Amino acid sequence: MINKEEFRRKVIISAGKIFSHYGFKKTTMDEIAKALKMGKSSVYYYFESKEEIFEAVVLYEANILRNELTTAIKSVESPVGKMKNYVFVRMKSFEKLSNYYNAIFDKNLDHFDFIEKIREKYDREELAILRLILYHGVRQKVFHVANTEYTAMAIQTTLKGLEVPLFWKKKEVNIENRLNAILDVLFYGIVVK
Amino acid sequence: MINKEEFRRKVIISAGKIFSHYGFKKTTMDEIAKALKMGKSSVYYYFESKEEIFEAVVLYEANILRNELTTAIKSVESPVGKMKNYVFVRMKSFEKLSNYYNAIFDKNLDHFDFIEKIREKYDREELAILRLILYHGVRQKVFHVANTEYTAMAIQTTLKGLEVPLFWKKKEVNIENRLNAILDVLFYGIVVK
DNA sequence: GACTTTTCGACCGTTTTATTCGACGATTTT
DNA sequence: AAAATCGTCGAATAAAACGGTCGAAAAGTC
Repeated sequence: MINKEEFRRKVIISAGKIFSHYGFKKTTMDEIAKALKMGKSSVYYYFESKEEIFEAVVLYEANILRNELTTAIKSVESPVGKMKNYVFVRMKSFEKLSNYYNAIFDKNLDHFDFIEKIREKYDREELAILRLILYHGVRQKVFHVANTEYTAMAIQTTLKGLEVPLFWKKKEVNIENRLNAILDVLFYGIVVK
Repeated sequence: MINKEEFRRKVIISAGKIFSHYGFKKTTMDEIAKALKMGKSSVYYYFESKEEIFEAVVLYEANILRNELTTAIKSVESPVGKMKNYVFVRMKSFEKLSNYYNAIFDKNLDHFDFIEKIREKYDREELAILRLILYHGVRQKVFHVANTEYTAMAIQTTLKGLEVPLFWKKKEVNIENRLNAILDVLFYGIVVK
């Protein structure tokens, strides 16, 4: 391979698919290698360990999510639309990520504190985005909130609380309908009457 | 548990979900047991082995498929509709089953020849159904085929050939569209002009 | 053809896994 | 109420799978 960095990318993308389906523990190095049509030892030429690959995958996916999120809120003008898009993309992406969680929350918490680091960083970013959306909403007199900071935190807490029941519960009712229902509730408490 | 047979059913349904997601090999007895809120050894009170559970699951799912198939062709009158429904349900169910295959085609072929038995039986049933649909179509002058038997075999061969590329390849294009396209091709060669 | 980069198969120590076993309380039979 | 049976479980075991290593073979470069 001419470019090592490029090949690492290939590994990340390929391994990411497997991780997202089977989780960290159930994904074997052999599978990752086979998916790349390689011997297992060759993969170790590019990555130190399985965990390093996993870390790279999560980082990679996190960046994709960030991009999706920002384009999602840019794609509409109205604050309600922004909020709706944001929540949708955010929660939708958790559908894909739920299997990572599956893997992480097993017993290996000790090894995956780097995930908490990412999480913290993204929590802060999320809060900023939510505040911004709220702020614009208030400016345009579409939202009515006393304190954007606290409200943003409240929404974030709600969103986090939703992650688990939304994807670890039965998937009989489809997610979009449920999210829409939740968003309706949210807006009826926020939009000016 | 009052009824042993009833509990076996519970195991089959519960384990079936796990198998269909992770495949045979990646599914552990511990997981099956945990999903039933039991100790792993208790499961062995109802089943001899992991393979026996797997066998029971496949048998169970095969029967469900059979039912879905027959109701699907009964639900419409026109031969074209029957054929369309049949192909759809059949191929759709392979989406679910693809993970079983994933497991089976690993290396354990020696142990899973019972699947071939089921397969053969279903192949014969399928052929009969296809012939019947074709026969009705010819009767109503909607289809034009020289020999229903050979045509049924041809269609079956096509369907089988489609299984692999349809579900083991990239899932970017959704399956329904691709199936529809294939069906169009099929009908333009069959329907009377 | 020497020297570097990349791939790989064989191997190792550890962990996981399917399965067994015996013990246990609960329930039923005698 | 003693004995047998049922259903559950934790611990034990033996085999397999797994992550990771290493030295040597290929492939690539000059």
